[in-house]
Amino acid sequence: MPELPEAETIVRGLRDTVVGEKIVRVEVLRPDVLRESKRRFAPKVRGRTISSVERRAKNVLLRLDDGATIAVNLGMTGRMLPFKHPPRGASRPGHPAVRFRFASGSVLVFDDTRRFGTVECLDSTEWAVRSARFGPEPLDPSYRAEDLLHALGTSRSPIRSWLLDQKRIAGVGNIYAAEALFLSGIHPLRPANRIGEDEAIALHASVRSVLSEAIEAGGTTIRDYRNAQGGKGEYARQLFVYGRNGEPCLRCGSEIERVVLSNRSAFFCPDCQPGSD
DNA sequence: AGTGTATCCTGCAGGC
DNA sequence: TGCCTGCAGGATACAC
Repeated sequence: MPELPEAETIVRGLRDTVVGEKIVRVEVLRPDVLRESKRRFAPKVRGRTISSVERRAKNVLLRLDDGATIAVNLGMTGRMLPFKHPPRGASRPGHPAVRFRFASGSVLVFDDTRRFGTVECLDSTEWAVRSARFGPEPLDPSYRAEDLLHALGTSRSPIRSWLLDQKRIAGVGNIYAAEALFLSGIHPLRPANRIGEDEAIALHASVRSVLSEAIEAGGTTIRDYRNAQGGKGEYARQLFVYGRNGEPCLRCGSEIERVVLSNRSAFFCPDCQPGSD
């Protein structure tokens, strides 16, 4: 669900409200979102002040004043919802999993309907190890087309699967993989190592433009995604292929196709993205 | 090395 | 109305 643009939008929305807040109490309503026991998690977090909010891949990071990091993976339906006052009535989150209560009286709720998300508190060493498992950030100015080209050459995996692999490139999920491949005219089944230099340059550009335009639009809301203010993202209106199975291609009019690849839908235009081999 | 499959969960849309 | 199936922005473990 939330991919890089959604995580980035949440991070930007949280900064104003949550930086400088001191955590005085943690309520774990759904212990299964933690990767350790409540007993171990809570003391690491209680009494700490949030010094900054960042993003790595699809993760929201709350950096603490002792150097630790609360890493939130949003899974498919995770939300980060800050409230000035504890919410009541209809504005109350439907599936709160973890509540952080601050000294100011405000609250940050990690809400997750399906509970595929995770919340962890890692010290600086643990975080460094974790972060090293992710591939390069595609929007980092130092990430070049030649880096992508070289990395592609080491894998025979279908390019759609390659793009979803977080250790190869960070933050790309099913929506933006589909859109980037459409924009660069590459079939989702094409083996990564058979993508040529020109195509790699096009893919590099389309991955970056799709992600940055989606950030500008505040992310993509299909159903569940909400930003830190509870609002929807508007990028769904700009999707060319994702979820448009059976509808006409906006560029050539051919029917958008859906194939299942690694158990996940891949959407593409058979004419704009010809030949898998 | 890479793929298919199953798993963790809940909710919604569509068919009957 | 209800019941059933299939599907969903993710990530991981397993057998082949």
